[in-house]
Amino acid sequence: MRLPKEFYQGPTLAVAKALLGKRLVRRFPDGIVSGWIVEVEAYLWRGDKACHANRGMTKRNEMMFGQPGFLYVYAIHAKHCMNVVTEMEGRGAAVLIRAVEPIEGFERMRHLRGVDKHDQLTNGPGKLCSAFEIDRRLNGVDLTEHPDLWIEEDPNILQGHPWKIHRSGRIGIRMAKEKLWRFFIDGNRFVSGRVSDHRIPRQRSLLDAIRLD
DNA sequence: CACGCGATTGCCT
DNA sequence: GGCAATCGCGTGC
Repeated sequence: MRLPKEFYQGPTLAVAKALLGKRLVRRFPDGIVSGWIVEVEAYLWRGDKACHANRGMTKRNEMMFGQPGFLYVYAIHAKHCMNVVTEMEGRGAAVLIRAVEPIEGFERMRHLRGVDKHDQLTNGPGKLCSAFEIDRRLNGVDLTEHPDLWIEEDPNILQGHPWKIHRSGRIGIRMAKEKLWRFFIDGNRFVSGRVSDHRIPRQRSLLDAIRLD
């Protein structure tokens, strides 16, 4: 149940929150890697000094101005970050995927990341791109059509949200730190950031939440 | 064409 | 909590 283009056409803040609990899927010739999205940040097309699109189109950010549901991948500090374009073509708004909870493909993730600790596989924007082998080659692909990369509704999670969404300032930026446009599943083990940034300990997983249902 | 930095990560104290 | 590594891109000369 891949998310359709209409899903991404909503207001960026609403799309950001709605992406929590959705399933990011990457297909390889010999297997699948997937994970539930547990942390995102919204970057708005107007009034957002931290948004890459804020100063107009450049070679780096041109995909941000593409159609909703397209992927915007860029490199920062020699690592990759993945965003999904929102709203409408020409605007330059997107949601950064900051963390996922691994579902399938643990062994491949460990190999691609070069680490063994399960909690460290996908708890950050650069880490999850490594674990899913997402790099600039995928910049500009259509997540609503691409055969090997998409975001889908998880039927196990569809009935109500068995978790609490928390919001905070965005991480790692200089500009517009006061905007509370980071959203994450409260207490999830795979959310990024330092212990002191969190209201409650990160010890739960979505797997637990689903079992409770 | 040189320079500086960042929506990061991992190692150090 | 601090800080260095790392590199593609934006900016300005």
